Amino acid sequence: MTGSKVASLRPVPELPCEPIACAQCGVYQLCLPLGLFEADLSLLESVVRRKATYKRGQLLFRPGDRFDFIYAIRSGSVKTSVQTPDGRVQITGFHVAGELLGLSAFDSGRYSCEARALETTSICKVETGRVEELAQRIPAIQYQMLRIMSGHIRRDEDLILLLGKRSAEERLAEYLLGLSRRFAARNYSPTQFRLSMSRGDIGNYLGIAEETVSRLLSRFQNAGFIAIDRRQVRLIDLGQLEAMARINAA
Amino acid sequence: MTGSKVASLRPVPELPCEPIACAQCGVYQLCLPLGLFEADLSLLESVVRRKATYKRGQLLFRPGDRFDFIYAIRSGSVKTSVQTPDGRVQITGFHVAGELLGLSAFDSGRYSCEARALETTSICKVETGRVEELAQRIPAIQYQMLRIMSGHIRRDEDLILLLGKRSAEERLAEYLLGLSRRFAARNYSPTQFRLSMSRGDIGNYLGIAEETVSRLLSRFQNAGFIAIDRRQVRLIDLGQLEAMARINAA
DNA sequence: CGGACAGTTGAATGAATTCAACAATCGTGG
DNA sequence: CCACGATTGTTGAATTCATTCAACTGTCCG
Repeated sequence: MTGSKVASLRPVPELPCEPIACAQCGVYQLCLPLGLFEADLSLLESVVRRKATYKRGQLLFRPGDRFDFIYAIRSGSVKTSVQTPDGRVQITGFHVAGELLGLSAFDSGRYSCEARALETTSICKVETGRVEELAQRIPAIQYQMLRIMSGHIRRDEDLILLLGKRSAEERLAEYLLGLSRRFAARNYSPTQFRLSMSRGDIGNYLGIAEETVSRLLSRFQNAGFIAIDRRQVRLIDLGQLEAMARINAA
Repeated sequence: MTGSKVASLRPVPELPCEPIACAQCGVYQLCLPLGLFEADLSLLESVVRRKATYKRGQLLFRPGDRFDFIYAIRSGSVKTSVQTPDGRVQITGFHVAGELLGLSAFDSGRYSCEARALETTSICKVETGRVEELAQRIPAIQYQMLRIMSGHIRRDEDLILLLGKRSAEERLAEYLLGLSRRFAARNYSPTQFRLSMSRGDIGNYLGIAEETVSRLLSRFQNAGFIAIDRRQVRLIDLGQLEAMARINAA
């Protein structure tokens, strides 16, 4: 039961956090996958106001705050959440390098969710007032914004389906596979990674109790599908995990 | 137990469905609440390709279909849904006049959800290829698209919270209040309306069983909060409903 | 009129929660 | 560098809310 199986896993390396130019930013092509011309890049540069660093647990913004910035993650990870009037919290997403935060605030001019760093996290803050100007001058950006928001809606649909129609087992299997895919897309190992969020956060996000997450992870490990020690995970049998995420059809 | 209490309710009047110009459309200011100049309007007109009518149960589009049109509802109502590989369906929204459908398809170029008419429904189909051009020529539209998608994300957050953290009772109470607000925003009675969807659809959307919906509606009626006969609803005690939607905090 | 569908209600069942106690680990300050 | 309190994670047992199964009724439409 010790972690010897996974003790050899390297932790995810931290990216350097100095404020560098967008052109040098390792993740800007994730923010804006289109590939801009040089002139456009310097224009982009001009709207990026602050490059900030947040520590674990620190708040980026909360519901009701004025929508002054779009937040782009350069490194680290962030959770977003919404809550009921009586204080029950639902995590709506875990976000990593290249993702934009705060997009649900365009409509009302105020953030509708809360964003909090899960670990030391480097952020670019982009002035919202300037996004419109920028988009007008660089049509590619305008279109890219639509795509990014569209992708956001798509992922929300996935979560809605998961919360509405899937069993606890399916939820957790799908969650692990989803992380795997995201790591793969960023050229990290899809089978070995570190969870930056607690069991409680995972359960909250998936709409199940923290204890259920624990129980299921143990079960997955005993079944030989994964190896898990603390927050280090190794996915051993992707096929079985996929089967669990799908087939467990009541 | 007969419907005498609510028998006097007028059904929601049907809007006329002939293809008229956008300038005359009763709901275009819902699609595009900004208020365009005349010149802009005729430009808008030029991108609206087809004005179609769908009957109850008819399919507008399904996941995987090519993203050729954005759908704007002129009258009637539409449900959108996603599903698991093994066929379990989750309804992601009920949509009425003035709302746009298909926005989650920008990202991949294919619709990610299915859209189906709940009743006779009049639709404007807008060519996606032209949306970009149009947005570029009319900045107001570009900004409006961002707001609309932002609002979409916001509503998805609400549903995620509901599915993840609320009891069956809260879900249904909130659902009725949500309908009430939407009707109010369209100058229909916020306390008397017709449900265009079945109990099964309501339950599916809220992530609870059809039987539970039935039981709770009966309970609400016995408690004197609502009067319901078939699909005609009257909300009697908004305050109590709000209390149920919020306070029922386990 | 009659079949199919939509809705209601009761009883038994169950998946996940809650409550509880405990174990392991982290991190902070002496 | 170690100790200790706080946090995070694990596991068991009892409980519960909602589901499932089932039978029945009412209503709509061809």
